[in-house]
Amino acid sequence: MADDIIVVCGPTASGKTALAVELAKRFDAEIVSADSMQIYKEMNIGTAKPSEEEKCGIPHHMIDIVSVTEEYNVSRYVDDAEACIDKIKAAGKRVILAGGTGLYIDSLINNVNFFDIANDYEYRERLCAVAGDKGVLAVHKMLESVDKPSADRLHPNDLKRVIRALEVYKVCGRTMTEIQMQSVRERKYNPVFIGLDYSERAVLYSRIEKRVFEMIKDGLLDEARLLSELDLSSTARAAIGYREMFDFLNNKLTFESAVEEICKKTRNYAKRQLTWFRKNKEINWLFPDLCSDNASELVDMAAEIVNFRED
RNA sequence: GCCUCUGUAGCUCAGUAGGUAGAGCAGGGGACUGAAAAUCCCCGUGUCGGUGGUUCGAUUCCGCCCGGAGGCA
Repeated sequence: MADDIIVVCGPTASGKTALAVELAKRFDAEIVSADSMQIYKEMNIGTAKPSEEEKCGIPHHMIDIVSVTEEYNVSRYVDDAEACIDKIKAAGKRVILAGGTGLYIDSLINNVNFFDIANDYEYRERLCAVAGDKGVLAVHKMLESVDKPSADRLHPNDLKRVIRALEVYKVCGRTMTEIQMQSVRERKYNPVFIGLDYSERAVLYSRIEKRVFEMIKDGLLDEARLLSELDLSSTARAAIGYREMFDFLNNKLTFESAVEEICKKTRNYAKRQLTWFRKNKEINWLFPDLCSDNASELVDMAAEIVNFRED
């Protein structure tokens, strides 16, 4: 089926990049990244962006597409990625969607309609202020009065979502509940999901630690120093690795504890990614730590899954 | 060598006026529709350093021993 998209997902540091490149070679494909931080031009080391050597000549898309001063979001991602995919397909190549941002992958694959509900940052701030002096329950009550199902679904402490639900209602006059029901559309692509995980969590965690040390050696601090001069968007500011280096530069952390903090935050993040992906029952899980040292075994298994789906 | 403090969950530490104990962090699980590397929810039995004694009963009081920190020599 020529329409297939091969999706390579999994937690950070699981080996998605290398697997995607190997699969791209075998299937004459190009890679579309699904990573909320690699889209930023000025972030390289801390986002583990693939180097030219790692890319092995395979074209990578959706990397380096905006500046760190810009806000970016799922909706923009879906639009941009779809355009990319259509172009690659028109050129007769196959597509491998690879990345760790579950929301981006699912929204793209499930063809979620985000409608045209703009952000209202001012309103967000106002609601934030309300939460500040009247408490989060007050904001949650506001949501309850306009969209009970969403209020029931959301914990009052999950302020970001409670505010977003209110924002949606204010901007378009329809509730988040309505929007979500109408957003599900027929899929445009036919995906084969391949997920990477480790049978021993500790193995993944030691890979993370190793990679963080690697980043430090490669000059993460210098890169963070350059970024600290810029007016970072709220999304870019949240990138793990940079945040902690900023804390070091502002004397809030020692260098050692900043590095430790990066490892910890990355582990926590990897676990959340796994929680997200695990609920997707379409994923075919592969465990690199159960494969032989021969690196091609993993690729062979992944390729087999793809071929099986095509018969 | 003497004096003082200290030894409780993987780590940092509370606590029990004697009835076998609880927070934060780590760790585990979950949620997630325009901030998603974000945000949020749930999960705490551990010879209370060891050993004797007092006691109906000791992690809690007392003795000794072992480990750690500081002070005096």
